[in-house]
Amino acid sequence: MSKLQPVRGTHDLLPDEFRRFSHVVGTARDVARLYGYREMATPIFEFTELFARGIGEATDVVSKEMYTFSDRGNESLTLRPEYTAGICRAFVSNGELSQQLPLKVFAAGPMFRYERPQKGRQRQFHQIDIEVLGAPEPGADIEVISVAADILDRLGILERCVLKINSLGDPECRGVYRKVLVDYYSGHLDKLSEDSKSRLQRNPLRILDSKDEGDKAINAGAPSFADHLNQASRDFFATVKDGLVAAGIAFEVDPTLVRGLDYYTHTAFEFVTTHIGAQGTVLGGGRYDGLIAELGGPPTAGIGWAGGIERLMMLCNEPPAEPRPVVIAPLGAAAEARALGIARALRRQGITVEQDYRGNMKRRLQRANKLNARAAIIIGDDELARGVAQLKDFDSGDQREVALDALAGALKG
RNA sequence: GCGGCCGUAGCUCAGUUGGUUAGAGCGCCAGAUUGUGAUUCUGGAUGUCGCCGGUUCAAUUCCGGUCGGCCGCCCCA
Repeated sequence: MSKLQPVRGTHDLLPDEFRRFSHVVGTARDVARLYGYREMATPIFEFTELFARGIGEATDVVSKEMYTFSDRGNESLTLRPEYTAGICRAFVSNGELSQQLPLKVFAAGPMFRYERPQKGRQRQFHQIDIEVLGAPEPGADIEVISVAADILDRLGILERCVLKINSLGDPECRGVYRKVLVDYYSGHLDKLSEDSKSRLQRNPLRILDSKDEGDKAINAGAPSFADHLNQASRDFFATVKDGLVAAGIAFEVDPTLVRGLDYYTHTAFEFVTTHIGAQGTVLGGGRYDGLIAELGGPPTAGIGWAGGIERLMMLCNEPPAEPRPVVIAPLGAAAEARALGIARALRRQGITVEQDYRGNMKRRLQRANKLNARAAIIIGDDELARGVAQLKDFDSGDQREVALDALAGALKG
Protein backbone atom coordinates (compact mmCIF):
# COMPACT_ATOMS: atom_id res chain seq x y z
CA MET A 1 0.00 0.00 0.00
CA SER A 2 2.53 2.54 -1.07
CA LYS A 3 -0.20 4.95 -1.94
CA LEU A 4 -0.34 8.66 -1.74
CA GLN A 5 -0.96 9.62 1.82
CA PRO A 6 -2.72 12.73 3.01
CA VAL A 7 -0.67 15.02 5.23
CA ARG A 8 -0.57 13.80 8.80
CA GLY A 9 -3.53 14.92 10.81
CA THR A 10 -5.64 15.74 7.76
CA HIS A 11 -8.28 13.55 6.23
CA ASP A 12 -10.71 13.39 3.36
CA LEU A 13 -14.39 13.84 3.91
CA LEU A 14 -15.89 11.16 1.69
CA PRO A 15 -19.54 11.47 0.67
CA ASP A 16 -20.98 9.42 3.53
CA GLU A 17 -18.94 11.31 6.07
CA PHE A 18 -19.60 14.62 4.43
CA ARG A 19 -23.30 14.03 4.84
CA ARG A 20 -22.84 13.90 8.60
CA PHE A 21 -20.57 16.92 8.46
CA SER A 22 -23.20 18.98 6.68
CA HIS A 23 -25.80 17.76 9.08
CA VAL A 24 -23.86 19.20 12.01
CA VAL A 25 -23.14 22.49 10.28
CA GLY A 26 -26.66 22.77 8.88
CA THR A 27 -28.25 22.11 12.24
CA ALA A 28 -26.04 24.68 13.94
CA ARG A 29 -26.76 27.23 11.25
CA ASP A 30 -30.50 26.69 11.54
CA VAL A 31 -30.50 27.09 15.31
CA ALA A 32 -28.25 30.16 15.17
CA ARG A 33 -30.62 31.72 12.68
CA LEU A 34 -33.52 31.16 15.06
CA TYR A 35 -31.69 33.37 17.54
CA GLY A 36 -30.97 36.03 14.94
CA TYR A 37 -27.32 35.24 14.25
CA ARG A 38 -26.06 35.97 10.74
CA GLU A 39 -23.47 33.87 9.02
CA MET A 40 -20.18 35.31 7.86
CA ALA A 41 -16.71 34.09 7.01
CA THR A 42 -13.20 35.43 7.34
CA PRO A 43 -10.00 34.36 5.57
CA ILE A 44 -8.32 31.10 6.46
CA PHE A 45 -5.01 32.91 6.98
CA GLU A 46 -4.18 36.16 8.68
CA PHE A 47 -1.07 38.06 9.67
CA THR A 48 0.72 36.05 12.34
CA GLU A 49 0.70 39.13 14.54
CA LEU A 50 -3.07 38.94 14.91
CA PHE A 51 -2.98 35.56 16.65
CA ALA A 52 0.17 36.28 18.60
CA ARG A 53 -1.39 39.37 20.12
CA GLY A 54 -4.94 38.16 20.39
CA ILE A 55 -4.48 34.66 21.74
CA GLY A 56 -1.32 35.38 23.71
CA GLU A 57 2.34 34.76 22.90
CA ALA A 58 2.82 32.40 25.81
CA THR A 59 -0.10 30.10 25.06
CA ASP A 60 0.56 26.62 23.67
CA VAL A 61 -1.46 27.42 20.60
CA VAL A 62 0.69 30.38 19.64
CA SER A 63 4.04 29.20 20.92
CA LYS A 64 4.09 25.76 19.35
CA GLU A 65 1.01 24.85 17.38
CA MET A 66 0.63 27.38 14.61
CA TYR A 67 1.14 26.82 10.90
CA THR A 68 3.17 29.93 10.21
CA PHE A 69 4.95 30.73 6.97
CA SER A 70 6.33 33.59 4.94
CA ASP A 71 4.63 34.33 1.67
CA ARG A 72 6.44 35.55 -1.43
CA GLY A 73 6.14 39.12 -0.22
CA ASN A 74 7.86 38.13 3.00
CA GLU A 75 4.82 38.64 5.17
CA SER A 76 4.52 36.30 8.11
CA LEU A 77 1.16 34.60 7.76
CA THR A 78 -0.57 31.96 9.83
CA LEU A 79 -3.30 29.47 9.07
CA ARG A 80 -5.95 30.32 11.61
CA PRO A 81 -5.87 28.12 14.73
CA GLU A 82 -9.26 29.42 15.93
CA TYR A 83 -11.98 31.72 14.73
CA THR A 84 -12.43 34.43 17.35
CA ALA A 85 -9.35 36.51 16.54
CA GLY A 86 -10.25 36.62 12.85
CA ILE A 87 -13.79 37.72 13.50
CA CYS A 88 -12.64 40.43 15.87
CA ARG A 89 -10.15 41.59 13.27
CA ALA A 90 -12.93 41.72 10.69
CA PHE A 91 -14.96 43.78 13.13
CA VAL A 92 -12.16 46.30 13.43
CA SER A 93 -11.39 46.26 9.69
CA ASN A 94 -14.98 46.81 8.61
CA GLY A 95 -16.39 49.91 10.29
CA GLU A 96 -19.93 49.17 9.21
CA LEU A 97 -20.05 46.19 11.55
CA SER A 98 -19.95 48.48 14.54
CA GLN A 99 -22.99 50.45 13.38
CA GLN A 100 -25.49 47.99 14.77
CA LEU A 101 -24.38 46.55 18.04
CA PRO A 102 -24.63 43.96 19.30
CA LEU A 103 -23.31 42.10 16.32
CA LYS A 104 -24.32 38.44 16.38
CA VAL A 105 -22.50 36.13 14.01
CA PHE A 106 -22.34 32.46 13.11
CA ALA A 107 -19.39 31.01 11.24
CA ALA A 108 -17.97 27.62 10.32
CA GLY A 109 -14.80 26.45 8.68
CA PRO A 110 -11.42 24.74 8.94
CA MET A 111 -8.83 25.49 11.63
CA PHE A 112 -5.20 24.39 11.78
CA ARG A 113 -3.08 23.38 14.70
CA TYR A 114 0.20 21.48 14.65
CA GLU A 115 -0.50 18.89 17.31
CA ARG A 116 -0.01 15.17 17.71
CA PRO A 117 -3.10 13.64 16.13
CA GLN A 118 -5.30 11.30 18.08
CA LYS A 119 -8.98 10.56 18.26
CA GLY A 120 -10.91 13.80 18.12
CA ARG A 121 -7.79 15.81 17.39
CA GLN A 122 -6.49 16.54 13.92
CA ARG A 123 -4.20 19.13 12.44
CA GLN A 124 -6.88 20.38 10.14
CA PHE A 125 -10.17 20.30 11.93
CA HIS A 126 -13.42 22.18 11.61
CA GLN A 127 -15.38 24.36 13.95
CA ILE A 128 -18.74 25.98 14.17
CA ASP A 129 -18.54 29.32 15.91
CA ILE A 130 -20.81 31.91 17.48
CA GLU A 131 -19.76 35.39 18.56
CA VAL A 132 -21.61 38.35 20.04
CA LEU A 133 -19.73 41.63 19.90
CA GLY A 134 -20.71 44.81 21.70
CA ALA A 135 -22.76 43.26 24.47
CA PRO A 136 -21.20 43.55 27.94
CA GLU A 137 -24.40 42.32 29.56
CA PRO A 138 -24.68 38.84 31.09
CA GLY A 139 -27.73 38.28 28.93
CA ALA A 140 -25.36 37.68 26.03
CA ASP A 141 -23.56 34.99 27.99
CA ILE A 142 -26.82 33.28 28.71
CA GLU A 143 -28.00 33.51 25.12
CA VAL A 144 -24.80 32.19 23.65
CA ILE A 145 -24.88 29.17 25.95
CA SER A 146 -28.51 28.67 25.13
CA VAL A 147 -27.75 28.56 21.40
CA ALA A 148 -25.13 25.91 22.10
CA ALA A 149 -27.48 23.83 24.21
CA ASP A 150 -30.16 23.98 21.52
CA ILE A 151 -27.76 22.90 18.81
CA LEU A 152 -26.55 19.97 20.90
CA ASP A 153 -30.13 19.09 21.68
CA ARG A 154 -31.13 19.06 18.03
CA LEU A 155 -28.16 16.91 17.20
CA GLY A 156 -29.33 14.50 19.88
CA ILE A 157 -26.21 14.76 22.01
CA LEU A 158 -27.14 17.16 24.80
CA GLU A 159 -27.95 14.35 27.23
CA ARG A 160 -24.48 12.89 26.70
CA CYS A 161 -22.81 16.18 27.58
CA VAL A 162 -22.31 18.12 30.78
CA LEU A 163 -22.14 21.90 30.77
CA LYS A 164 -19.40 23.20 33.03
CA ILE A 165 -19.07 26.88 33.78
CA ASN A 166 -16.76 29.07 35.78
CA SER A 167 -15.94 32.71 36.21
CA LEU A 168 -12.46 33.98 35.46
CA GLY A 169 -13.36 37.40 36.86
CA ASP A 170 -12.42 40.70 35.35
CA PRO A 171 -8.81 41.68 34.65
CA GLU A 172 -8.52 43.39 38.02
CA CYS A 173 -9.36 40.48 40.30
CA ARG A 174 -7.87 37.99 37.86
CA GLY A 175 -4.54 39.74 38.29
CA VAL A 176 -4.84 39.74 42.05
CA TYR A 177 -5.78 36.08 42.15
CA ARG A 178 -3.00 35.17 39.78
CA LYS A 179 -0.48 36.76 42.10
CA VAL A 180 -1.95 34.99 45.13
CA LEU A 181 -1.75 31.68 43.31
CA VAL A 182 1.83 32.16 42.17
CA ASP A 183 2.81 33.01 45.75
CA TYR A 184 1.06 29.92 47.05
CA TYR A 185 2.62 27.53 44.55
CA SER A 186 6.03 29.11 44.92
CA GLY A 187 5.90 27.91 48.51
CA HIS A 188 5.47 24.31 47.27
CA LEU A 189 7.82 24.46 44.34
CA ASP A 190 9.77 21.36 45.32
CA LYS A 191 6.68 19.17 45.30
CA LEU A 192 5.17 20.53 42.09
CA SER A 193 5.22 18.38 38.94
CA GLU A 194 7.45 19.43 36.07
CA ASP A 195 4.44 20.30 33.95
CA SER A 196 3.07 22.52 36.64
CA LYS A 197 6.38 24.24 37.29
CA SER A 198 6.43 25.34 33.70
CA ARG A 199 2.80 26.41 33.99
CA LEU A 200 3.58 28.59 36.98
CA GLN A 201 4.63 31.62 34.96
CA ARG A 202 2.74 30.84 31.81
CA ASN A 203 -0.70 30.04 33.14
CA PRO A 204 -0.81 29.32 36.88
CA LEU A 205 -4.60 28.95 36.85
CA ARG A 206 -4.16 25.78 34.88
CA ILE A 207 -2.29 24.07 37.70
CA LEU A 208 -5.63 23.88 39.48
CA ASP A 209 -6.75 21.44 36.81
CA SER A 210 -3.65 19.21 36.99
CA LYS A 211 -4.09 15.43 36.91
CA ASP A 212 -0.82 14.81 38.72
CA GLU A 213 -1.43 13.25 42.15
CA GLY A 214 1.17 15.38 43.89
CA ASP A 215 -0.28 18.53 42.37
CA LYS A 216 -3.74 17.50 43.46
CA ALA A 217 -2.59 17.36 47.06
CA ILE A 218 -1.15 20.84 46.81
CA ASN A 219 -4.28 22.07 45.05
CA ALA A 220 -6.41 20.96 47.97
CA GLY A 221 -4.98 23.80 50.01
CA ALA A 222 -4.85 26.36 47.22
CA PRO A 223 -6.71 29.64 47.55
CA SER A 224 -9.93 29.57 45.54
CA PHE A 225 -10.80 31.96 42.80
CA ALA A 226 -14.34 32.31 44.11
CA ASP A 227 -12.97 34.00 47.23
CA HIS A 228 -11.05 36.49 45.17
CA LEU A 229 -13.73 37.60 42.75
CA ASN A 230 -14.63 41.24 43.25
CA GLN A 231 -18.24 42.24 43.79
CA ALA A 232 -18.87 43.14 40.16
CA SER A 233 -17.56 39.78 38.96
CA ARG A 234 -19.56 37.94 41.56
CA ASP A 235 -22.76 39.70 40.55
CA PHE A 236 -22.08 39.06 36.90
CA PHE A 237 -21.53 35.36 37.46
CA ALA A 238 -24.63 35.10 39.65
CA THR A 239 -26.76 36.69 36.94
CA VAL A 240 -25.44 34.25 34.35
CA LYS A 241 -26.18 31.28 36.57
CA ASP A 242 -29.68 32.54 37.39
CA GLY A 243 -30.33 33.05 33.71
CA LEU A 244 -29.29 29.51 32.86
CA VAL A 245 -31.61 28.19 35.53
CA ALA A 246 -34.43 30.33 34.20
CA ALA A 247 -33.78 29.06 30.68
CA GLY A 248 -33.86 25.49 31.93
CA ILE A 249 -30.26 24.72 31.05
CA ALA A 250 -28.49 22.33 33.42
CA PHE A 251 -24.91 23.14 34.40
CA GLU A 252 -22.19 22.50 36.94
CA VAL A 253 -19.89 25.12 38.35
CA ASP A 254 -16.34 23.91 37.92
CA PRO A 255 -13.78 26.09 39.73
CA THR A 256 -10.94 24.32 37.91
CA LEU A 257 -12.27 25.24 34.47
CA VAL A 258 -9.66 27.50 32.94
CA ARG A 259 -9.33 28.28 29.27
CA GLY A 260 -5.96 28.19 27.62
CA LEU A 261 -6.41 31.30 25.53
CA ASP A 262 -5.38 34.52 27.22
CA TYR A 263 -8.28 36.65 26.16
CA TYR A 264 -10.99 35.15 28.34
CA THR A 265 -12.65 37.10 31.18
CA HIS A 266 -15.71 36.45 33.33
CA THR A 267 -17.70 33.53 31.97
CA ALA A 268 -15.87 30.44 30.72
CA PHE A 269 -17.77 27.30 29.80
CA GLU A 270 -17.43 23.94 28.14
CA PHE A 271 -19.75 21.17 27.09
CA VAL A 272 -17.84 17.98 27.81
CA THR A 273 -18.57 14.33 27.19
CA THR A 274 -16.99 11.06 28.23
CA HIS A 275 -18.12 9.24 25.09
CA ILE A 276 -15.42 10.11 22.58
CA GLY A 277 -12.14 9.48 24.38
CA ALA A 278 -9.72 11.83 26.04
CA GLN A 279 -10.56 14.83 23.90
CA GLY A 280 -13.90 15.29 25.60
CA THR A 281 -14.56 18.98 25.07
CA VAL A 282 -17.15 19.20 22.38
CA LEU A 283 -17.82 22.92 22.52
CA GLY A 284 -16.29 25.66 24.60
CA GLY A 285 -15.87 29.38 24.90
CA GLY A 286 -16.31 32.39 27.07
CA ARG A 287 -16.21 36.13 27.39
CA TYR A 288 -13.36 38.24 26.03
CA ASP A 289 -14.15 41.86 26.80
CA GLY A 290 -10.60 43.09 26.34
CA LEU A 291 -9.70 41.42 23.07
CA ILE A 292 -10.89 43.95 20.52
CA ALA A 293 -9.21 46.83 22.33
CA GLU A 294 -6.07 44.72 22.59
CA LEU A 295 -6.12 44.34 18.84
CA GLY A 296 -6.32 48.12 18.46
CA GLY A 297 -10.06 48.48 17.93
CA PRO A 298 -12.60 50.45 19.93
CA PRO A 299 -13.15 48.90 23.37
CA THR A 300 -15.89 46.41 22.65
CA ALA A 301 -17.15 43.52 24.73
CA GLY A 302 -17.26 40.07 23.21
CA ILE A 303 -18.43 36.59 24.00
CA GLY A 304 -18.62 33.42 21.96
CA TRP A 305 -17.76 29.79 21.58
CA ALA A 306 -16.46 27.26 19.12
CA GLY A 307 -17.57 23.67 18.67
CA GLY A 308 -15.49 20.91 17.08
CA ILE A 309 -17.41 19.56 14.13
CA GLU A 310 -15.53 16.24 14.01
CA ARG A 311 -16.16 15.71 17.72
CA LEU A 312 -19.82 16.54 17.29
CA MET A 313 -19.99 14.12 14.37
CA MET A 314 -18.69 11.32 16.58
CA LEU A 315 -21.56 11.83 18.97
CA CYS A 316 -24.52 12.81 16.87
CA ASN A 317 -27.37 10.75 15.54
CA GLU A 318 -27.55 9.59 11.97
CA PRO A 319 -28.70 12.45 9.76
CA PRO A 320 -32.01 12.07 7.97
CA ALA A 321 -31.79 9.85 4.92
CA GLU A 322 -31.31 11.44 1.54
CA PRO A 323 -34.25 11.19 -0.85
CA ARG A 324 -34.14 7.99 -2.87
CA PRO A 325 -33.71 8.62 -6.56
CA VAL A 326 -35.79 7.48 -9.47
CA VAL A 327 -33.77 5.94 -12.28
CA ILE A 328 -34.73 6.44 -15.88
CA ALA A 329 -33.76 3.48 -18.04
CA PRO A 330 -34.09 4.15 -21.76
CA LEU A 331 -33.39 1.34 -24.23
CA GLY A 332 -31.97 2.42 -27.54
CA ALA A 333 -30.68 5.68 -28.93
CA ALA A 334 -34.06 7.25 -29.61
CA ALA A 335 -35.35 6.51 -26.13
CA GLU A 336 -32.12 7.71 -24.58
CA ALA A 337 -32.42 11.06 -26.29
CA ARG A 338 -36.04 11.38 -25.25
CA ALA A 339 -35.22 10.39 -21.67
CA LEU A 340 -32.97 13.40 -21.24
CA GLY A 341 -35.93 15.72 -21.61
CA ILE A 342 -38.21 13.61 -19.47
CA ALA A 343 -35.65 13.43 -16.67
CA ARG A 344 -35.10 17.15 -16.75
CA ALA A 345 -38.83 17.84 -16.53
CA LEU A 346 -39.12 15.53 -13.52
CA ARG A 347 -36.18 17.19 -11.77
CA ARG A 348 -37.89 20.54 -12.25
CA GLN A 349 -40.70 19.01 -10.21
CA GLY A 350 -38.21 18.31 -7.44
CA ILE A 351 -37.84 14.61 -8.14
CA THR A 352 -34.32 13.18 -7.95
CA VAL A 353 -33.66 11.39 -11.23
CA GLU A 354 -30.54 9.51 -12.26
CA GLN A 355 -29.83 8.56 -15.82
CA ASP A 356 -26.93 6.24 -16.61
CA TYR A 357 -24.58 7.00 -19.45
CA ARG A 358 -24.49 3.43 -20.71
CA GLY A 359 -25.77 -0.11 -20.29
CA ASN A 360 -28.53 -2.47 -21.28
CA MET A 361 -31.64 -2.89 -19.22
CA LYS A 362 -30.17 -5.41 -16.81
CA ARG A 363 -27.15 -3.27 -16.17
CA ARG A 364 -29.24 -0.17 -15.64
CA LEU A 365 -31.60 -1.86 -13.20
CA GLN A 366 -28.66 -3.32 -11.31
CA ARG A 367 -27.20 0.08 -10.92
CA ALA A 368 -30.55 1.50 -9.92
CA ASN A 369 -30.69 -1.05 -7.16
CA LYS A 370 -27.25 -0.04 -5.95
CA LEU A 371 -28.33 3.56 -5.89
CA ASN A 372 -31.19 2.50 -3.62
CA ALA A 373 -33.64 3.82 -6.21
CA ARG A 374 -37.30 3.72 -5.32
CA ALA A 375 -38.46 3.26 -8.88
CA ALA A 376 -37.34 2.89 -12.46
CA ILE A 377 -38.87 4.46 -15.53
CA ILE A 378 -38.34 2.05 -18.42
CA ILE A 379 -38.72 3.36 -21.94
CA GLY A 380 -38.11 1.23 -25.04
CA ASP A 381 -39.05 1.75 -28.67
CA ASP A 382 -42.49 0.29 -28.10
CA GLU A 383 -43.24 2.63 -25.18
CA LEU A 384 -41.77 5.55 -27.06
CA ALA A 385 -44.11 5.00 -29.96
CA ARG A 386 -47.12 4.90 -27.69
CA GLY A 387 -46.08 7.83 -25.46
CA VAL A 388 -45.90 5.71 -22.31
CA ALA A 389 -43.31 4.23 -19.95
CA GLN A 390 -43.12 1.21 -17.68
CA LEU A 391 -42.95 2.40 -14.11
CA LYS A 392 -41.37 -0.20 -11.86
CA ASP A 393 -41.47 0.08 -8.08
CA PHE A 394 -38.39 -1.48 -6.54
CA ASP A 395 -39.85 -2.15 -3.12
CA SER A 396 -42.93 -4.03 -4.25
CA GLY A 397 -41.54 -5.22 -7.58
CA ASP A 398 -44.78 -4.08 -9.23
CA GLN A 399 -44.71 -2.59 -12.68
CA ARG A 400 -47.34 -0.66 -14.52
CA GLU A 401 -47.71 1.40 -17.63
CA VAL A 402 -47.96 5.17 -17.24
CA ALA A 403 -48.40 7.88 -19.85
CA LEU A 404 -45.26 10.01 -20.16
CA ASP A 405 -47.05 13.17 -19.16
CA ALA A 406 -48.45 11.46 -16.07
CA LEU A 407 -45.07 10.37 -14.73
CA ALA A 408 -44.52 13.29 -12.37
CA GLY A 409 -47.93 12.78 -10.81
CA ALA A 410 -47.38 9.05 -10.43
CA LEU A 411 -44.01 9.55 -8.77
CA LYS A 412 -45.24 12.21 -6.41
CA GLY A 413 -48.40 10.44 -5.40
C1' G B 1 6.79 17.63 22.58
C1' C B 2 6.64 12.67 25.94
C1' G B 3 5.13 7.32 26.76
C1' G B 4 2.63 2.79 24.88
C1' C B 5 0.07 -0.38 21.04
C1' C B 6 -0.48 -1.28 15.89
C1' G B 7 0.15 -1.37 10.02
C1' U B 8 -1.66 -8.45 5.50
C1' A B 9 -6.93 -7.77 -0.73
C1' G B 10 -11.94 -2.04 -1.51
C1' C B 11 -13.70 -3.36 4.04
C1' U B 12 -13.29 -6.62 8.61
C1' C B 13 -9.69 -9.92 9.83
C1' A B 14 -6.94 -15.04 9.85
C1' G B 15 -1.94 -16.87 8.77
C1' U B 16 3.44 -17.81 8.12
C1' U B 17 7.70 -21.13 15.34
C1' G B 18 11.89 -17.39 8.42
C1' G B 19 11.49 -21.78 3.21
C1' U B 20 7.86 -23.40 -3.23
C1' U B 21 1.59 -20.41 -6.38
C1' A B 22 -0.38 -15.62 1.26
C1' G B 23 -6.18 -17.15 2.90
C1' A B 24 -11.67 -16.35 4.71
C1' G B 25 -16.15 -13.45 5.00
C1' C B 26 -18.28 -9.16 2.93
C1' G B 27 -17.86 -6.26 -1.37
C1' C B 28 -16.43 -6.21 -6.69
C1' C B 29 -16.65 -8.47 -11.86
C1' A B 30 -18.86 -12.25 -15.24
C1' G B 31 -22.57 -15.98 -16.39
C1' A B 32 -27.63 -18.83 -15.34
C1' U B 33 -31.70 -17.62 -23.70
C1' U B 34 -34.12 -12.50 -26.73
C1' G B 35 -36.20 -5.77 -22.77
C1' U B 36 -36.37 -6.38 -15.86
C1' G B 37 -33.05 -5.12 -10.18
C1' A B 38 -32.62 -6.99 -5.28
C1' U B 39 -32.99 -12.73 -3.46
C1' U B 40 -30.58 -17.88 -5.25
C1' C B 41 -26.84 -20.72 -8.00
C1' U B 42 -22.03 -21.06 -10.72
C1' G B 43 -17.40 -19.02 -11.97
C1' G B 44 -13.50 -15.07 -11.59
C1' A B 45 -10.00 -11.18 -10.14
C1' U B 46 -7.78 -9.41 -6.27
C1' G B 47 -2.32 -7.82 -2.62
C1' U B 48 5.37 -5.14 -4.39
C1' C B 49 1.92 -8.57 3.69
C1' G B 50 2.89 0.51 4.90
C1' C B 51 7.96 2.23 3.12
C1' C B 52 13.48 1.98 3.40
C1' G B 53 17.60 -0.56 5.18
C1' G B 54 20.06 -4.69 8.05
C1' U B 55 20.77 -9.99 9.53
C1' U B 56 20.24 -14.65 6.61
C1' C B 57 21.29 -19.44 1.48
C1' A B 58 16.18 -17.44 2.15
C1' A B 59 12.07 -12.25 5.43
C1' U B 60 5.47 -10.71 4.79
C1' U B 61 7.47 -13.25 9.35
C1' C B 62 13.64 -11.33 13.17
C1' C B 63 16.26 -6.28 13.99
C1' G B 64 16.73 -0.88 13.06
C1' G B 65 14.84 3.43 10.93
C1' U B 66 10.84 5.96 8.70
C1' C B 67 5.78 7.21 7.45
C1' G B 68 0.86 6.59 9.08
C1' G B 69 -3.09 5.17 12.58
C1' C B 70 -4.81 4.27 17.57
C1' C B 71 -4.46 4.98 23.22
C1' G B 72 -2.70 8.02 27.26
C1' C B 73 -0.01 12.68 28.81
C1' C B 74 0.17 17.73 27.32
C1' C B 75 -3.25 21.05 25.05
C1' C B 76 -7.81 22.13 23.11
C1' A B 77 -12.86 22.18 19.69
